[in-house]
Amino acid sequence: MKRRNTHQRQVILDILRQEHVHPTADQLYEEVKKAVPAISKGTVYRNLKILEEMGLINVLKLERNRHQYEYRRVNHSHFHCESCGAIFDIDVRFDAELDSNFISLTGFQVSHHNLEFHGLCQDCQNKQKNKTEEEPN
Amino acid sequence: MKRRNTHQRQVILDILRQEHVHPTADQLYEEVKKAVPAISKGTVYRNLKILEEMGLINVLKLERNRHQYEYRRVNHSHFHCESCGAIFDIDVRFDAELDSNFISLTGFQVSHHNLEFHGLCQDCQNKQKNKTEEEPN
DNA sequence: TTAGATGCAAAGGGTTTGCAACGTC
DNA sequence: GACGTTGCAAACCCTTTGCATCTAA
Repeated sequence: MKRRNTHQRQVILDILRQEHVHPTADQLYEEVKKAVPAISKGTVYRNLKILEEMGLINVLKLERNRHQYEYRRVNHSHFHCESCGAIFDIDVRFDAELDSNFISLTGFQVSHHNLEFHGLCQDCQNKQKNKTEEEPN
Repeated sequence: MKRRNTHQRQVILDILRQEHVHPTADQLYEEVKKAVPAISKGTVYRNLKILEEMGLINVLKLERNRHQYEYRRVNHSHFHCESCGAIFDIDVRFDAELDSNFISLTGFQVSHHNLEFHGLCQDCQNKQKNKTEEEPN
């Protein structure tokens, strides 16, 4: 199927192309409306699926029951804060040999891998610390 | 909150404790019914959430719009077939230093990481190969 | 001209939840 | 007896889809 270049799809991709942005479909919808007020949610969802098929964006499945989207960049992974849900982009180099190691160990044919780190971001660490100091046992 | 030890929760955990099992909530529900015919889906979902909080199981978010569950084991990652959706458990040793490398590089406080490889499993590779041979251009 | 894309609204489907009854400790 | 848990069914909410209309090429 020959894809056409629509204004709506272009706007969606432009928004995702900003660095360190990982909106949900709904947040994206609200953002796109500023440029294309008449856009419908269905169009957002359809285009997200198309852009994913085209390999231009990634789908992140970090939170329960909803997806987040990002522009596809090479060599980066994510840190996900378990408390506030924030996502940090991490430019990794330390996982460069994972795929080849995996292939030589298992014989599987690998197209790509997904690597996420989970923990507490600095803000949430501070909040926890303050809370503990305020309410000592 | 002090958790009680119910038959339903025990059966759910027992099923998940089998090796290489990654059922969806619905598949699990069907399976649990064999031992507890009157169980409801709500109970399955509630217990899955509780078992996750207790750190006894992991939630896999590989397929669109549904979760899969597994008993938590240390030091293993997954291979996910992009064609048939099968999940293979991989006992990894090659990612042992990921967390410490990540911490020393970024300063984040890491509790754990999630590593998935994606590609084609052997069966699906063969199917593709046969198809190509049957229908040459 | 024509097939892909859009807007709208309804439908789908996995997951959550309110409530009365029940079971564990 | 207290309170966590269950079954049931309805509600939720994110996502998909059918259809008439529009539009990029």
